[in-house]
Amino acid sequence: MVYNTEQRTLLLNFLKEHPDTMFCAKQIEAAIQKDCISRSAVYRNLAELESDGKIKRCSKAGSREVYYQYFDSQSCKNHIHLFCKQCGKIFHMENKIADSIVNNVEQDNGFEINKGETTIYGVCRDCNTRSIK
Amino acid sequence: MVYNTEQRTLLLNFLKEHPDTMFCAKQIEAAIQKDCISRSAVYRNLAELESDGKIKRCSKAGSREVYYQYFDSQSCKNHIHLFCKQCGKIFHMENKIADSIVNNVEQDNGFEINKGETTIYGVCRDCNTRSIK
DNA sequence: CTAGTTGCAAAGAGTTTGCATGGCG
DNA sequence: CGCCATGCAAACTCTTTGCAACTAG
Repeated sequence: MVYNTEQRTLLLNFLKEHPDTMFCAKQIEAAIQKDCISRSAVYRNLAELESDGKIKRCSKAGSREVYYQYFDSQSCKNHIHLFCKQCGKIFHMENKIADSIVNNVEQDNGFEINKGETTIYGVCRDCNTRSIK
Repeated sequence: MVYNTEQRTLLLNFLKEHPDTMFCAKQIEAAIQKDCISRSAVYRNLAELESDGKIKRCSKAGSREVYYQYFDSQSCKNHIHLFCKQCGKIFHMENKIADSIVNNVEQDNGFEINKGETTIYGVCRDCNTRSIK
């Protein structure tokens, strides 16, 4: 049995509303307003939602924190994500391209990629043009 | 001026000898033998080597630790790495395949991938067959 | 009512830092 | 000999856990 507490709802809704960004526990706590949720409730709910497969847990290079992202397993399982190291946004790779990458890698190395859980790191178009200005 | 202390040499050599695996600070400390290096020297040297571009710093999903890997920028810059989530080994993707991935993603999304720093996560052939047994 | 959740505070785990000592060049 | 690096211990940051109070169903 799982109760729908105010805190859990707030947390999940916040992540759902920003499906293309990763947040660490601190950012989530701040976004929900500090007086509405305690840090331990943040962590406990994140752990619970993760084991339910509703959110994904990742790490960002060079950071000590763990990041979380809403993960719609239905719509995410068929593509690869592109993660922008500068702005933290997540982009979705076109399906045809993702398929060809998966096929190539599996044939070449026997390496099995789970598309829904694969992320390629780089710099997005916006951050690129911004830095050129 | 940088001194070549015994500790720094041991650390770098250890990573050089295992170019295809990631290690956390604890593993490195243990591998070098605890009485030859202190934990703080491990961290300080890792930070120094990283800023020199001699090693790479990464994170492993679901782990609080930070991982380090020897990074030969000369030989690594032209390919994408495949990281096995189960055994922690790193595989090198064939250049032709890496090129086509980079080209596809850049044309589709304007997303810029730095090949030397890109890692795709999955499960390698060995771990796959092992789990089937 | 009662089992699941919360908030708080304390404990853990990994990493960083200050300082006196030691060693490379 | 002078500066850099080391070892130790303490400080920090992020996360987890124990416990009593609270609340959804």
